[in-house]
Amino acid sequence: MVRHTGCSMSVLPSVSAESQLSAPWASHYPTTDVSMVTPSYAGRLWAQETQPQYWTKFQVWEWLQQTLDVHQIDAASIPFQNFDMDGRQLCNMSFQDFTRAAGPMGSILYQSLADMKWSSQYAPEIFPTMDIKTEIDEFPCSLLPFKEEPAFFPASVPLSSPSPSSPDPKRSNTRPHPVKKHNPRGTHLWEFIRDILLNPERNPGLIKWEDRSEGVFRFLKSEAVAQLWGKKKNNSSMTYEKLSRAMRYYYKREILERVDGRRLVYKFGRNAQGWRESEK
DNA sequence: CCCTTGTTTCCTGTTT
DNA sequence: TAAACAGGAAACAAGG
Repeated sequence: MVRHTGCSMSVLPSVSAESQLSAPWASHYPTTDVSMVTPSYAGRLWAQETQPQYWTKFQVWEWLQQTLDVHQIDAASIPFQNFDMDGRQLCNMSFQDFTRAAGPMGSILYQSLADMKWSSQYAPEIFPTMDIKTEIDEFPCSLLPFKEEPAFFPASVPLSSPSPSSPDPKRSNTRPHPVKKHNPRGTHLWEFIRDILLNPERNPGLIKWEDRSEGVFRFLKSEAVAQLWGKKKNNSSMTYEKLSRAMRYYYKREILERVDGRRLVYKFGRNAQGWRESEK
């Protein structure tokens, strides 16, 4: 199987991603001072805000909203009361429990939660040291990486709800094609990228929106993203070089649109879904 | 076992 | 010069 290119070993091309693994996210947090001094403290705090098992009922509710939004599922098609629980209870649910609680949407929710568990487990591993390196990259026009994106975890506002007032008393089973396609091994690359963009709280300056409404975004730490992607695919030799090849294949499928002249910049295409703020 | 999809690897050449 | 970008080819992994 493995190719034995007699050439130069298959040792990692000494990816210098380490230099990208800083944590600029500390820079845009309003609560500066003390909390930033002790990495362990901050790390623990961060972990509690992101690890599903520590979520409060409210956070579980927000996760539900977010997941439905991303997958464009009618919020009315799922009985929220079945998820009136905290993160610990949520994490104890089996795949079958999800199916019982949310019907056909159960598998999507189950997968989503699995992703949350996964990222909350590995992200801190990849960004362990919180060296306060306030580097906002060179970006003339725009300012901070994340302005007032809808805060997911710390939240206080029920972010982009499909329709806050959505009356619709009757359950609308009018779901276009919810659990259709077979999604091998969880998420696809473009979905992985999209989800990083959609969760600013877990996006330590890896990728940034250039034009939110147009779906244009830019990699700030290309190698770090590649490492994270590799982690998800259990491939420690992933590099931006290879990840970008996969990204280029998306042009033909119109999942991405070409943005030439601007390095590390991509744009979601007509076949990419779930990235718009109010695309519902 | 075969076929398809979605990458993953590798490589050569061009551009920034 | 060091990264990115471009694609063609071929290998792979997982599902059907």
